[in-house]
Amino acid sequence: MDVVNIFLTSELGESLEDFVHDQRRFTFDRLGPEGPRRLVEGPMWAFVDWVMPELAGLEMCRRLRADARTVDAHVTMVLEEDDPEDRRRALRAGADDYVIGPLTRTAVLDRVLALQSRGVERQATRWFELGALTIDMAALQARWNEAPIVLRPNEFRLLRFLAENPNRVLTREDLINGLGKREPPIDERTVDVWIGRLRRAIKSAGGGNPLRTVRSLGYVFDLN
Amino acid sequence: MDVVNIFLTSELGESLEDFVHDQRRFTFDRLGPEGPRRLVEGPMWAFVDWVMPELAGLEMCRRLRADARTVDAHVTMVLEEDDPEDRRRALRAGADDYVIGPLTRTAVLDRVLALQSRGVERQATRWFELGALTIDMAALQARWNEAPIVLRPNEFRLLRFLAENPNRVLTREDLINGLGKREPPIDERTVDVWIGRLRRAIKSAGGGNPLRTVRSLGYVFDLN
DNA sequence: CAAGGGTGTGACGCGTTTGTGACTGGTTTT
DNA sequence: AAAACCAGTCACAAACGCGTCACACCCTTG
Repeated sequence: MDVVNIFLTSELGESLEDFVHDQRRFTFDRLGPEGPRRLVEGPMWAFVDWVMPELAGLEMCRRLRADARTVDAHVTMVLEEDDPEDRRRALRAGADDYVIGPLTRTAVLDRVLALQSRGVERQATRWFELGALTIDMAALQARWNEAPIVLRPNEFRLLRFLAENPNRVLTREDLINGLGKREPPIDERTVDVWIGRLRRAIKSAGGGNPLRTVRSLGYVFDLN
Repeated sequence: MDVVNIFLTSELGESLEDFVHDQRRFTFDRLGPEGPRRLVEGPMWAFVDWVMPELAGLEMCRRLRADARTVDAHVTMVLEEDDPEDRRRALRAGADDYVIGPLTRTAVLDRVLALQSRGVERQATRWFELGALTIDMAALQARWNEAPIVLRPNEFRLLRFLAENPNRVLTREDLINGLGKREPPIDERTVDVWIGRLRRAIKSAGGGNPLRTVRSLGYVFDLN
């Protein structure tokens, strides 16, 4: 039997116990800032409340995208009202689509069933863009104005981490930790080489240099 | 165990005793116009109400930013309703972000946990302004009325220290210590050169001269 | 096992930053 | 008025930090 896992960032008005419907087993669970409380198998849907404009909801979106456990989840943003600007921002933050709230049990199921039967749920867009740069989490590919940037795995991780913290000086230590490097301990100077390789890759895709060196401190991804 | 200190300018509807959650110890305390009532170790979060008795929330924000004890705090502004203009003013006054009230226990914790688990939160966008001068601690950049001031590392440290102690004469010794210069001992006259270079940098960004010399004593950052 | 791409590291060279001494011009003191 | 004091500025050498390269060591593929 197919399993469909649905995660929500907030309680709904209606009770949402797990149940079976139409040959599928549906499970519901809360989704907190730390991510899902349990590991699941099978497709995963996340409904994220807009709750605090520009902040919590969008941030949650980005984190779901960055988290390896949930990178494959289908993320639906729950908007309170139909604001075009908000829709755009939701998609930019990595949401696959959106619904206009309030969220009800039938709204959730309709959404999931519709997408499942159409088979759309796999090629949903997972990307966000900063200026001319586009980062596609699903394809693990980056683009500069449509021109693909050829990146090695480590360079992609580096670019993603820098882009997730724009306009903010990241020390070499931050970057090493941000890429999850622990064993063996990495020499900080190695980061310089990473940056150099990343810059070269962006350049050879015709891009500019969004990576600014802050002498004696670290590096910044410059937005604007 | 990690400690997270949360300060609020007003009572909440719910009780907020100190407690332990998820390997972290949370402490709550009131935040008055004089600032925090106790010194704390570890990261500090401040939730400032838009309206508070005797003192506007914005003014409170500025004070937190100007006070050396709390300059590292993460300040969240609590708005009553979602007014874009108010949001802008909150951020300009030095708030790191904002939420739309009313504030509840879960709202506070979600916010703190979300930022904490983001990895680099140590310096969540943190900046403050004094007159025409803006100092961005996260991007390590200073501006004079939106015009960026090109500063070398030492000059930025100097400006930051001066701006953190406005309207107060700092001796050359204070400045040397404030910049953490120990080895080798620095000649006091060197400070003159620092000041000269900093003034020139501000000037070439179209700025005025907020640095006043106090003969035979030291220098002051003049704030009106 | 061989080949090849990805990655970490030491070393080299260059540009920038920075502390200092010296000189100058202004102000206070005697 | 002379002397003493003080701050602004310049030029310079030493130290520092960063970009880059070549190389060695993976780890994967055929």
